[in-house]
Amino acid sequence: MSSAASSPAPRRTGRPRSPEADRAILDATRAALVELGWGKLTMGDVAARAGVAKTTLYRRWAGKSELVVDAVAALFDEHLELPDRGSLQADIEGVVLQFAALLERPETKTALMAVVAESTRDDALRERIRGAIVDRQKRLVLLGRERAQARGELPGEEDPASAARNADLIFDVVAGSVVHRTLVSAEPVGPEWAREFAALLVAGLKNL
Amino acid sequence: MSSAASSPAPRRTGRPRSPEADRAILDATRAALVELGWGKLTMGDVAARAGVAKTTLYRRWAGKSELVVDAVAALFDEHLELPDRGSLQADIEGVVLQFAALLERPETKTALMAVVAESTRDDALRERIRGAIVDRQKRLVLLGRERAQARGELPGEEDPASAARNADLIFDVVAGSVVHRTLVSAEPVGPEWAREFAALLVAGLKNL
Amino acid sequence: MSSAASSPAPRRTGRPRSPEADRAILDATRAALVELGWGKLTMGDVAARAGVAKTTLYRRWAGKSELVVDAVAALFDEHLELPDRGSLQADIEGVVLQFAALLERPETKTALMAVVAESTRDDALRERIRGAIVDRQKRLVLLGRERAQARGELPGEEDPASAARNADLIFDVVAGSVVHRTLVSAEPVGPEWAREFAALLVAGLKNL
Amino acid sequence: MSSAASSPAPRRTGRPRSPEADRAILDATRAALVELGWGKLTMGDVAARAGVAKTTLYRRWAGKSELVVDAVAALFDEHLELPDRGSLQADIEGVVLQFAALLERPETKTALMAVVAESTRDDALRERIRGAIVDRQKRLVLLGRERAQARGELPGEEDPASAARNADLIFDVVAGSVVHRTLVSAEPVGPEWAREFAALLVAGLKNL
DNA sequence: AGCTAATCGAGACGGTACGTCGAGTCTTGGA
DNA sequence: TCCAAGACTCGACGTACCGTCTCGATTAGCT
Repeated sequence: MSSAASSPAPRRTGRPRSPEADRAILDATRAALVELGWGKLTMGDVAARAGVAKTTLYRRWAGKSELVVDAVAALFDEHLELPDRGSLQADIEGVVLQFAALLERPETKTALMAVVAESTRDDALRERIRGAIVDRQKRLVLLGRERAQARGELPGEEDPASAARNADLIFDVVAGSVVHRTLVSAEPVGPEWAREFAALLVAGLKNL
Repeated sequence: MSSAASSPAPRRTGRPRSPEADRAILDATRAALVELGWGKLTMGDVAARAGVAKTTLYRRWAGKSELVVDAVAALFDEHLELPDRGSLQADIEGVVLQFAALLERPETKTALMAVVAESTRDDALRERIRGAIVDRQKRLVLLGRERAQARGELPGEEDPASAARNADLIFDVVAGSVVHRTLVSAEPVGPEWAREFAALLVAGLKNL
Repeated sequence: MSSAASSPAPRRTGRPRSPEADRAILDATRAALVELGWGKLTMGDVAARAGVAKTTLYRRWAGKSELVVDAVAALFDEHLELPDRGSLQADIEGVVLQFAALLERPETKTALMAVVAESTRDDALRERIRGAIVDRQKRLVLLGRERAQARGELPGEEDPASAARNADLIFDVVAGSVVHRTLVSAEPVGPEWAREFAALLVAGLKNL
Repeated sequence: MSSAASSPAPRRTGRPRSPEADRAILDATRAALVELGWGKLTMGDVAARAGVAKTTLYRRWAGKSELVVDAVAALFDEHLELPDRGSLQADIEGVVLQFAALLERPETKTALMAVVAESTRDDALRERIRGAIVDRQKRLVLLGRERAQARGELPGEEDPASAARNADLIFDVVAGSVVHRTLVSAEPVGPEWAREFAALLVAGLKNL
């Protein structure tokens, strides 16, 4: 989430960067996303909201996309978790609804697809998205599978490589389906849809 | 796909619009997408490539997004079909690979997510995407299901409403998973992934 | 005074440049010079005052210096003339006072030295200054000498080359002395100073 | 010429200012003027050249103009003198050529007019220029007149007030004419021009 | 065959945001 | 207290696109 990763040789001279500015900028970015959306969000506006000069933004982030990835990544960390609901089906339904709720938020709605679109032409941005959002949320799949295996709903994996491939597949199916439903089909993800989707997925997983 | 929608009162006087211009513009748009991607594509550049004045673009399309949707929609129509491969699993694998190949093209890669992102704040654009791309490709799901039912792989649907809901669900799952794998996870969709995904989906559909 | 010299092949296509914009910009430049002075005058501010986009300025002038030269040159044309006062001494006194009054105006005071300073590193700018201001005002020297010769105050010139050199010398002496008195010594040029200066110069010219 | 003016209460506590820094900064300023000219000279660049922090500059000078005035004033002191050449005409020619040579140096060429331009809106700067440059060089006029009077070329002055006025006038004429010839007309001041100018001035002074 | 009216290329127009640069100030740690 | 380093706020820069407009010059189809 922090903009600059921990440098091995932390600089010792000069005025240190203000951590308050970091916070103010990310907060301002989220606020601007809510009010204006990705398209009308400008670096100048974010700087003004944060009470910070534009140069201070550019000292930390290379551009709008990088900034927004960091600002949005925090929301994913905060709002996605996997509470134990007693069954694989229920766990999936739960996380699907959480994810859908997150995607309905004005901060994430446009921004997520926009940065993904950008990332198709920008390797550094793609890595940033992967590190800040995608890989961090794969934990949900791993945890859910563990629980299902502990409950005896799913068999234990023998081959670790195929287990990893399988987790990636499930992640793409869950995240992709919810995103497509929400943003492309532009239909709401309600409890009913979540139930039907989870039923389909669980049936697939158990009978693979 | 037609640029100018059917006008209720087709004008009868004055110089008619050049159909060559239409073609040149859409071709130029695709070429610009390949070279520059969505982000760096500009209306002025497209006009220059097409050997056309900017006015001519704006007389036909309201903006960049609308133009790109039309330019890209044509590719979907051309490159997606459902050849009968003998089994539901094989049919799904086939269409998944076709769709993945389409998404790997530089024209579509950036553009698709970008216009979807735009559409979250622009209802008219969302409808255009739905009409020009999404709804047109749902035929693939309907056709695939029919075939599977004809083969006896899937039971016939009794309730037409739930049948429609089910088709939408499958469409979101297939399209969403492939898009997510390709653009977000940024991993290739090869025959292996297609097989595993199709296996999961077929297992789910048969045991629902 | 016009920004672009008369092109031999005047373009015939595209929207023609607005002559109103030209006028509005030059007026706004002079107004901004009065209020803000050279140092605080900005292109953006001039554009705003003129009710014009910044690009419209840059389409006509390469930068602040070029713009100000044109804006100021008009003042020289308007406010410098050589009324016949009956004697060489009186004519010189008159033009010195006119020139001093011009240099006391807030539009010219800072701007003139500033663009001259710039021009020492910018050949194009130097030529612009020469063409728009310096060479145009040399007419005053030529006219004054003619009158003095007609009156019999000065002998006729035999060698045209030395006559030209002499006119240049006189121009540098008159203009340079007034500028130095006004801007470097920062003392006022009143009737008294004008009389003493003119007396010195006339004595020199008559006894050369 | 001293950078920090004589402070009434010289501080006695804390680390004393480095005199090496003073020299390094002024040298760096002149070097930057040569390479970049006034317009592109920046405080940060001067600091970097001098191997000094920007803070150190601002502790000694209020800004770019003040710094440059001090850096340039030293050159005037070094390069202007009045060697006795035996006649008023020859003395004037000599000082004119010295002054012209000084104005041709890249350090002074741009800088002098630029700070004069600034000074028209900044009284403190005008006083600094007067004290550091203008008034110091008036000695040349006074000395030259004394010598001419001693030689019997010019009559002694009776009224001290009019003598002072007369010296100021001569100073403005000499300095102004050379500056105008060099920077505005942008023509070289060679021996020929110097001779013609001096002849004009001497004729004027003797026949006033 | 001439009228009429919408089209065409060209390019200037008012805007808005961009990302950079320089000015001058402030905040570190260290001498 | 000074110093080097470098982050800070502020404001202007000159550029790039947007989508609109104004030109003169083509084209049709309708009289």
